[in-house]
Amino acid sequence: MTLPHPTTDQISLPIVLAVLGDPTRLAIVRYLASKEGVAMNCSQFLDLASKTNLSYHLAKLREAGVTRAEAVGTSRLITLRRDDLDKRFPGLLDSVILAADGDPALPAVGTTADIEVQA
Amino acid sequence: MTLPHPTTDQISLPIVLAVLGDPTRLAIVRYLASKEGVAMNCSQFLDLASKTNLSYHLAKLREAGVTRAEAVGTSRLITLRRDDLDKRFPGLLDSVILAADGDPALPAVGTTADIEVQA
DNA sequence: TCCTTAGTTCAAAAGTTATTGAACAATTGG
DNA sequence: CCAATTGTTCAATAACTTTTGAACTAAGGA
Repeated sequence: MTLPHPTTDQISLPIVLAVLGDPTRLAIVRYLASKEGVAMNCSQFLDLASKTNLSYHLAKLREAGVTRAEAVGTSRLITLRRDDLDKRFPGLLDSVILAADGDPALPAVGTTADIEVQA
Repeated sequence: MTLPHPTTDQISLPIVLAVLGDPTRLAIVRYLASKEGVAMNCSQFLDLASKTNLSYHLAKLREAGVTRAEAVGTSRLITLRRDDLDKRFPGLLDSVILAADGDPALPAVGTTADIEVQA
């Protein structure tokens, strides 16, 4: 298994926007952004969707260039590709996250009790 | 016919992102942004899609709160809801447009010869 | 009034994306 | 080695979105 990622200049704006337009994936990205530096694994998001469905959404995020996933043992360490996104689309990620935090229709992140942060 | 628009605070981030994630609609928005202040009508976008399909995409943009459409005679005057979007999601529209302008995979706007600007 | 222009609506078809469960692979710990 | 854990793949289905053409409405001009 290769876990393919696009290079920075292969990241496409319409694809990134469409990928972030899904509430489940937006929630994942917000959570990653709120824990930047801390590598997450897939099971951290099991409150958002089933295991298979998460695998699907995380693959979409990875293939769009929004996240990076590296295999470590039987886990995947998932991180936001913030540097690449900022380089390619300056200000976009920040404004999306700011907008999400300010949208009362979206759930707050970082305060969700049922997501356990790894020690 | 009522041409319904969401109020500013009804504008939803995931919906806006999903709506902008379609290349045809992104092209419309970029064009509107490049001609800000100039009201466009639907036929200005006929190079992007068929008349019916345009009607569909323009309705999506309007329903998402990205554009405003007012009926004037038999035309619709279409404008970007920049103030509302900036109020609701600061920096988002600018970074999307900047990103689009910098994405070599997307066509340039404002130079398209087959879109005629009304006198 | 009749014709044209501008755009919408509707129903159907085509295409795409999301969700599911069962089966699978790979690593780790006992 | 065996079992548990972590996540993927596959095929099916469900749900949605996009595109189309034909029929329509509404305004404006001749």
